[in-house]
Amino acid sequence: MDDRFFRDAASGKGKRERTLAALLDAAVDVTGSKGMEAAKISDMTTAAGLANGTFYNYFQSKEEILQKIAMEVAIEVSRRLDAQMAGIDDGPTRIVTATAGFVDLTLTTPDWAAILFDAGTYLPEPRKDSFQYLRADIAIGIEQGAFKVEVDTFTVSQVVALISAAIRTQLAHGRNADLTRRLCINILRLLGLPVHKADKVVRQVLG
Amino acid sequence: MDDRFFRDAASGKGKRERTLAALLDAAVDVTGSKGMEAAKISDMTTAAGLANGTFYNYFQSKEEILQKIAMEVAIEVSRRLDAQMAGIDDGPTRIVTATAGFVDLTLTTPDWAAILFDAGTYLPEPRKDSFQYLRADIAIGIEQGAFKVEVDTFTVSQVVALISAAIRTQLAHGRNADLTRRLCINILRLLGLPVHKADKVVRQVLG
DNA sequence: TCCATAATTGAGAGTATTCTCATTTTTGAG
DNA sequence: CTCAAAAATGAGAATACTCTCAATTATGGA
Repeated sequence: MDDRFFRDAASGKGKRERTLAALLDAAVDVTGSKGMEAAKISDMTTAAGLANGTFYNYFQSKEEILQKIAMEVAIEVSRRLDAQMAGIDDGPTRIVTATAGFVDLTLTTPDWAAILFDAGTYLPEPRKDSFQYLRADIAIGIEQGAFKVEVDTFTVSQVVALISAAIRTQLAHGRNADLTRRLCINILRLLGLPVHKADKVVRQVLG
Repeated sequence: MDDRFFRDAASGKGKRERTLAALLDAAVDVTGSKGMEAAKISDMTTAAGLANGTFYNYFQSKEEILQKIAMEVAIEVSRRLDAQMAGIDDGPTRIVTATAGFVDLTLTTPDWAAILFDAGTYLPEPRKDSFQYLRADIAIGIEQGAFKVEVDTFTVSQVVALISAAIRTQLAHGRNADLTRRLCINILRLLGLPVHKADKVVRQVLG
């Protein structure tokens, strides 16, 4: 899935757009399998079926293309999660829905996972945290009296750390719905929900 | 602190031991500031004040020296934590003591932090997780009826993720005792302690 | 002090990748 | 179909490390 994310969006457009899209898809691909650090420019052009020099018609450096794909992937993920969450009002339910949706999405498109995790290194400061949507959901839960935490960057980073670790485990050892369920329980507990309520919400949302 | 960890241990020994120690200290230094991936062999020899070729009298490759320092650092950290924890019986108290001690240690020797986090990549399978001591403490808490989690690799990895994230934040933005305190509370909540009990334990242990 | 052995040195060959640019190929508007 | 502009090409110069080895220097026991 989404090996052709950018090319699909650019089909029918001019040649320049299509070559750019091919490069971006290739960058996602290479990055997903070798990591952002180890990905070489020549890997990307080879994967895109282009000559090496063509890269430099589109980007100045590896950093530039990585920043571009990190941005685009983060935007697309936000878009899809937003769609899933429309109409859900309960804070804990939103958190579990978002978390399970996010885990599912990254395991469906594992190349995106590596990009999102390393995104902090490549995105400019204002866009650094693709997970800031969490902050709003935590605030909702606080207002409803369900959560007992401070709503700040530290809390968000702690929740993100749990999600990242759970995804890494599943990327390494295969999908495992039980681990996703336990991840959601861990997050709700961390946010201050009593053990039995956390279990209940997760049961309601994930069945 | 501990810029000379290996050299101190080797002082008085023969020349071979001392040069080896200088290389190891240099590797820790370079690795701490540039990361394990980016550290070059030539950086290490330069930092040690040695010629490039000398490296190859002691190690075959970068991986070999990284594995060595990862192992040594992990062992030393375990040694120090064990000393701190002797005589503490209560599960939650052990977790808070170990966590706060570990955070403190890594912030005192920040070069070690990077090594411990990347250790999984360089340590051989049986030694991979320097955090397995946590598993035993979690098991103790379960037996005492305080915790409500499964005692397995996933739970350990979730707790480690919280600790790692908190350390990263403090490495980036400076030491912050309040964040360490909140980290401990988060861990206890995740393990199933009620909010008020988590607060109480942390207050008792960290003052 | 002497000297065999151990340790260190650094120039350079090997390897891998980035980046440039003169040339060739492709495109699509007229 | 034509052709000027746009895009792509890939050889090779530049850069950045790793790794080797013959030559040099240091060590420490007799």
